[in-house]
Amino acid sequence: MNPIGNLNKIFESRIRLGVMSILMVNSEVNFNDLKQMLEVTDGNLASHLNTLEENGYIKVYKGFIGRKTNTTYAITTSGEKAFKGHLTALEHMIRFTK
Amino acid sequence: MNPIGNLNKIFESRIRLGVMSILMVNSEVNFNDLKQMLEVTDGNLASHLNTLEENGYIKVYKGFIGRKTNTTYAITTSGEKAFKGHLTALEHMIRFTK
DNA sequence: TTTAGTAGCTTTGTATTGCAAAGTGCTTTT
DNA sequence: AAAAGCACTTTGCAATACAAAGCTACTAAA
Repeated sequence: MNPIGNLNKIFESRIRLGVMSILMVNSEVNFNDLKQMLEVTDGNLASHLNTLEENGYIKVYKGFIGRKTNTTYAITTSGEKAFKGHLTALEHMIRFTK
Repeated sequence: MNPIGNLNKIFESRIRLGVMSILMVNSEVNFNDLKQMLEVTDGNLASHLNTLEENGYIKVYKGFIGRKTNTTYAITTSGEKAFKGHLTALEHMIRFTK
């Protein structure tokens, strides 16, 4: 296998990378917090969250705080696996390329 | 600064990432070897090498082996710095995002 | 009760990028 | 002489990325 073959195409985007790393250490984060942490427009964030969800890497919880809508996002076990896999692929690429 | 702010946009591409990591450990690599290592089409590789060069991250040596052209690529000190910077930004993003 | 604001989107439109494929000029191999 | 390889450039298309605007369903302020 070539050195870049195990890199995950989904994680070529910094915003998706950022979402994943935030969700690796925070079990649940809502839309607005993600938006502020990453400093992106809401439309842009929504579309990236969408592709992460389509790939089964995050799951979405639509809930309420009182009577106000509150959408939170969490990483799935498959997402965790994929992200870790990507990171080790990165490491291998950097360390063992010869 | 937000967690993705220090990631280098140039290194969002796996091919460019691959080139850089190859050139981090191999002082000079020619076009064809890069092409085979990364398993990409020559046109595609050429364009990625071009953006890396335009950004001053690699330098190009056009030489000959006998009378046959031989182009080799090497990382620049600025490229090394940028790449290392990207890697530490990645690490920080992953470890300290909170 | 109008007005304004917030959350979390979707839609629209544009600009950028990624890529394969084909073409180029040279050289080497057969 | 024909075929193939090297290191590209050009062409053209398809897939992103992104901002901005619109939209829904609320809540809060005046």
